[in-house]
Amino acid sequence: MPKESKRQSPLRSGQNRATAADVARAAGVSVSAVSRAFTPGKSIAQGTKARVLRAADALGYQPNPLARGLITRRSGMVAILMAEVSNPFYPTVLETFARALSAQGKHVMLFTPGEDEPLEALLPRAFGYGVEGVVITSAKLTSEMMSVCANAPVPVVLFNRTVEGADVSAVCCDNEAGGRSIARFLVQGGRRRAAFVAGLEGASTSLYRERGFAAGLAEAGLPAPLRAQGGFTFDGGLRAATELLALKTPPDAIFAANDIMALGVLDGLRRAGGLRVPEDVWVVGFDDIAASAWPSFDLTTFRQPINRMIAETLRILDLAESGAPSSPSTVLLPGRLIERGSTESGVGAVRDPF
Amino acid sequence: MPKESKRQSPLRSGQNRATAADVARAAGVSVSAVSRAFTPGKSIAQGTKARVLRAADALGYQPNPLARGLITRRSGMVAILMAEVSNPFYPTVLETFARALSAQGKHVMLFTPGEDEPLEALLPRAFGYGVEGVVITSAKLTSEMMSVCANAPVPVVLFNRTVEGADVSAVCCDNEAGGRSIARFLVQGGRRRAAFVAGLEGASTSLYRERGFAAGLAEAGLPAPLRAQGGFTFDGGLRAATELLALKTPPDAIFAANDIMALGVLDGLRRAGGLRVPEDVWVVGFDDIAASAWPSFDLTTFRQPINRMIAETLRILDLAESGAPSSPSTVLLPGRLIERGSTESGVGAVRDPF
DNA sequence: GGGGGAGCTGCATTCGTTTGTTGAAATCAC
DNA sequence: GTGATTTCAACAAACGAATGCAGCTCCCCC
Repeated sequence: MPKESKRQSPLRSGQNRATAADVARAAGVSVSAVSRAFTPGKSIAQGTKARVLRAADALGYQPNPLARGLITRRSGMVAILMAEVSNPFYPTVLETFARALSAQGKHVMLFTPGEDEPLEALLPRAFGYGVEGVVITSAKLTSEMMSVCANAPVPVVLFNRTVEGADVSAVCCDNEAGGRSIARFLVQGGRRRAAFVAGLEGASTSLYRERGFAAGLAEAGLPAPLRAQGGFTFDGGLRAATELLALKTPPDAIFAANDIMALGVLDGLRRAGGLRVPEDVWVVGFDDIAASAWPSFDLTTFRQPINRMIAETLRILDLAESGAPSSPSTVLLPGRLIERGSTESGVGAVRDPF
Repeated sequence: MPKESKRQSPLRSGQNRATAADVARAAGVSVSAVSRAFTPGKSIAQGTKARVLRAADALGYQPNPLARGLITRRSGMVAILMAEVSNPFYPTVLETFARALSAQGKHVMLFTPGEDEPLEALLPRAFGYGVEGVVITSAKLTSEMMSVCANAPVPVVLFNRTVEGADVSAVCCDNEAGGRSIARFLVQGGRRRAAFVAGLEGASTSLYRERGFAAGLAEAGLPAPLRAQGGFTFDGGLRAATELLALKTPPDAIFAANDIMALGVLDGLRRAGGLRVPEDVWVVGFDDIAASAWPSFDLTTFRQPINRMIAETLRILDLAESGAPSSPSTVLLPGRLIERGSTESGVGAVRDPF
């Protein structure tokens, strides 16, 4: 059999990448030795390994992740499901994830669900690619979705989302504590009539932030907050502000369930005139996106510990993939109030309400 | 040979996905028939195809992209290289890309280069994954990088970037025309002393926008613009505004090479007081990001035709992958000036300078 | 000196597809 | 009815790597 010639012909002009067989030939070993040299923890002699690595380096060889993934079922990719790029919080999250994974030699496969595409169809596709984990963030979570997650072949983590009673891990800022902390802060600042601008109905973040907020107000003997819908968007915040201003007694403090809405609220108030921030009305957001620190807005907000949240997410992914299936866990991380100009604790006011 | 039992054992409890062999057995055909049923344009009888598809549907079979990619060298993924998520223009681009590709049944693999990671090492990794194309956007482009691109096994497109003399396709807004158009607009508005806030040195976008801007001013007999560095960031814009204000005769118009810097400029002017926008000084940006339309900023800007740019990029990717290697092409698309409150054409002024 | 490991290595099989080739059945012209 | 042509399905060999198994060498210890 002209095996040799047959191998040569398709290998045109170094266009094709070097394969393990090429390295093996160059190093005078078998392909399995090459494989072992590239798999940590495999039994291989020092010398052989060095020889293989040297040859690989010379040929510019990199193990083919597709071939490797086909047999190990792990292609070195992590799937991230993310919609709502309009909220600047998420691009930041995405970037941080990408960098962190890159540092581990892994890669990000991004899934952005279309308008009303069935989200649960996305996951099986991701599994087909041998992703080693899935991070779901900023997406509508149906119950079918949750059942797909629950018996996924790889770890799945909900980021900044929780679902009651679902059998899925989640990493979240402690939204309820955050809401409560904001309520206390407003109360200590002498605010008596608070409003809450909600995000999308059904979003756990909005729900828990509101719950904590209402609870905090109640503890101080204040009534439940006024309420407006903001749909998690800037325009929604704008409209919410208009609505709240139109009340016969407008609020003296507005807490929006995320920063982008809070910025909209600020702009709405500014545009309408009448009430000044912070003299007449305080505004507080949640997330601490970059724009909140811009002089025009100078928004007081509750900062989510993005880095810790991501670190925690990665920990869960690693943990679950390296050992026992490890029952799903929910991690709540504390955030922190960042005071800026959209609220004004008078001189002597407590800066940290705790 | 106990082939049957051997196949059964690893197939525990439906955990594993159905394979082509399973479908073949169910449909009473060979695996190759299954393969052909799933590959458009392959010779297969109507009836067989229908039978296979029915069986596949019943078993929930999807071809394994890894196995397929291993042999076809196309895994159904497109790589996107993107840094600088801090500029909101790019997340929007990313999302639009992801959706468009998803509609074609393709997927996005995201590469975010770390701080000073060698960018050119990223591409070979992407090739290893059998990506069908590469889109590079918002990244520092070295010449080694360009040579890697030039003899890439798949089409590479620079998005919103150009490199002189490089052998790589590029899709861009016509930055020079944009800059010129802005210059004319300012001139027609009676502005006599313009300033330019540059992005990063070496970025083609900043360069061409400035070139067109200077040319437009020159055509009207005006001197070259004042100049400040903004580094493509909000804070950079803020500082640039401060710098320009400190001049003994400050400009009466400022064009920033992108919106995020322009917003910084607006905030810088506002914070410093003294000059009012647009009465004393006009501000113009480039991109038309969402925040530019916010009431607080109301920024006049040059809108990039994102959708067309992306459509064009996809066209190049498709074209190149389906036929001849098709020599690299550079596509320049026209943008459009969006007038808002940060400039004010007086009554009777021409709204469209062309 | 021989038995028993321990440490490495190569062979062959496997992962789930695609695809060139072969051959059988079906269609057609005459 | 025969031979030539087409259509289509099965076979088997890739694709590039991981891995259980068997065999080899070398070393230690009794």
